[in-house]
Amino acid sequence: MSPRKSEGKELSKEMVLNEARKLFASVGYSKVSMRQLAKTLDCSHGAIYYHFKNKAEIFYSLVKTDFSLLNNKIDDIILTENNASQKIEKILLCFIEFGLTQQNHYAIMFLSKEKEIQHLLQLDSNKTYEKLISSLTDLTENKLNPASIWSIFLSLHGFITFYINTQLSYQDVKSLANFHVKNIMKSIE
Amino acid sequence: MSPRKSEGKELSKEMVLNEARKLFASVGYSKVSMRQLAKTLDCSHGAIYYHFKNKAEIFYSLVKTDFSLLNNKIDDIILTENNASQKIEKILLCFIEFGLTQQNHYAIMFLSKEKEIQHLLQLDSNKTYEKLISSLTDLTENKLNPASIWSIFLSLHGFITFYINTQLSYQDVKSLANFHVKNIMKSIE
DNA sequence: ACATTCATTGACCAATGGTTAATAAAGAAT
DNA sequence: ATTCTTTATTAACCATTGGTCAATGAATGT
Repeated sequence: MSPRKSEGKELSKEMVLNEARKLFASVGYSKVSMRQLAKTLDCSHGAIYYHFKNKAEIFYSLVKTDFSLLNNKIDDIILTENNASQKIEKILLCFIEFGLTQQNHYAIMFLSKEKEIQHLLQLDSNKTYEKLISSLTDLTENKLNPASIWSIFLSLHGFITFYINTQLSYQDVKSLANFHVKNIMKSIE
Repeated sequence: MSPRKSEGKELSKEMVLNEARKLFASVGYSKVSMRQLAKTLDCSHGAIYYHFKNKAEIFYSLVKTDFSLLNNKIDDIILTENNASQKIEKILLCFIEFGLTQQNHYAIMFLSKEKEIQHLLQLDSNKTYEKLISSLTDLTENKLNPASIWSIFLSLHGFITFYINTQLSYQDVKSLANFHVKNIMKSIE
């Protein structure tokens, strides 16, 4: 038995995260076993627990990054678009695109019944919702009350959660998403 | 070893279903182990497999019943309400109420990634969606195209799926549901 | 060179869904 | 009532899972 590996071959957090992202996305978080992940990393599954407290913490690290990306995308749209109505439309579509591109992450972020994960993610998902609130509030010049924005969020959420269960990509349902967003915007008048 | 029980104490499908319904609702389908279920039934967990092929089939039997109940409720609303607009509102609320009252079932019905369950449920969930389509189509006198109805369904779905993950009952969020439905109906004009 | 710290293995644990040979109760036939 | 057949059940088994931890040699520090 020769446990510790030579310096160049040591497991790192980044290595775990990179492989985990691939597996979670292709197989699904709950379906990926720690042993499976360890196999792709060519280490024992116990080694992963040196770097991460548990499976949920691996996931949390990935999702935290993804939330940041989404927030940045929304900021970009606000900075680059001119027309307020267009901005709103693009933000809503951006949210749907995020949900369907990171399907597995979205599912766990907003739908998971794992108490551990929910606890870890509470702050991050609140931030995203707050980003949506503030941008919609600004773009509609305070004409939308919080309940209306919430209703809009839930409608987006419905689109994403439904298509998350299909094998369809964002491109597959893009026109449906466009229509859904247009429908939602009917209530902003 | 004395395997078979006396006639009055034999396990039956109904006994399994009754206990399963309670446990699935209180603990959650995926968190209920077959051994846990067997314990409440005072039998071995292997005995359950004499009556049901697997865990999914127990669930399917329960859900099939619940779908029927929902469909009947929608029929009742159509028969008893007078005003078309009121009917639509009540149907949409009825759908939300169903989703939040049978939270665990709804989650599995529409959100489960278990291929086995999805396969079993495909026909039943299509029936429910078709019930929604036909009733909305009739009540709006063909003014709504299928894509709009789909959009409405997804918005309802979003409300339900979001609150399914909270410990809130339908009564807790009833006013929010009312608002959401009113918001959705803005797009039906 | 020696001591300490670190990263890892592999065996362990408790738990899970599902399977199946053995078994006695239930049911049918005589 | 007795015998034979069918049925419903147990308990042991299997492979798998997430997580734990003593033992171990590489890495690091003195």
